[in-house]
Amino acid sequence: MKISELSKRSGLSIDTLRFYEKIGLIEPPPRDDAGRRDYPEAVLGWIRFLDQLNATGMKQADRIRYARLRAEGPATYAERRAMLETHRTEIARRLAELEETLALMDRKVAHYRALEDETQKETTNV
Amino acid sequence: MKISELSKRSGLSIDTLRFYEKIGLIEPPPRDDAGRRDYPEAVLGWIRFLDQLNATGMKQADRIRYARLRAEGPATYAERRAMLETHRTEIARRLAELEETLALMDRKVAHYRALEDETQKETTNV
DNA sequence: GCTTGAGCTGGAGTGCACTCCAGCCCGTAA
DNA sequence: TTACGGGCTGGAGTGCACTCCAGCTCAAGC
Repeated sequence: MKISELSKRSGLSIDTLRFYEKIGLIEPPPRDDAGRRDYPEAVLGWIRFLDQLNATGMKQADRIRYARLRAEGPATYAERRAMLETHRTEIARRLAELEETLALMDRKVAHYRALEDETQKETTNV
Repeated sequence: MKISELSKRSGLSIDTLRFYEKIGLIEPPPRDDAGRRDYPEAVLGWIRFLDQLNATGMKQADRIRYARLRAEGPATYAERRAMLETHRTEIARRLAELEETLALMDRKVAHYRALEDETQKETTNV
């Protein structure tokens, strides 16, 4: 798969794909005769996973560390598991935070509706 | 309340408090005779609310817009409510995303545990 | 065989949200 | 009365995560 196709299918820009390779998030893919990157299909799954870690707040440095451990093979299973467990904890914390704020938004919206009704009434009375 | 006390009680650094004032997130507080900021108690509640918007992913520009609307009074109730409703939708989206990834973390952790057991067995067999 | 377009590299630039700094003033304690 | 700590301002600097650019090569189509 050429870089332009991977870009379309992954949703990452071409520049970001090369950037991710440079910082070690994506393994350098094989090149064709002209020196152009030729990605394996499997990279798509990995990118989707990276996206999920990213979207749920894992820091770049940690994603890079995970990628490096992954490249080192079975010897790093325990360490990778520990990282995901840590991230799981962080996600749970953020879930609670979001739920709390969701409830707050609902209360505030209801409050504003009430205030708008008040304002409406006053306006009507004039 | 002096800025150092507000810093301690709000968890924001003194620099951040002044920065927030500069960009319009916090109203300029009255000054004492020496020209030093003297914050009202009420600012703490506002900062906590800002924190919550921040922690749940609202952009600086939007928080500033909300702060400006708030300063304009009752005429902006509807607009403020619309902003919070939009943010509520965004929070709900992120909740779903986090839940999905939480489940993924659990699956992956279980997977790694299984792999570690395998590795353990092999090592034992040698 | 020349134009076009995709891809390449190294490095500079961007936007966000702070964070730090120099050099100043002022009020209180020794 | 002077030393100190806290506060002030405007502006420069930081870290993160990209994003853009100049100037190059190469392959394929007309």
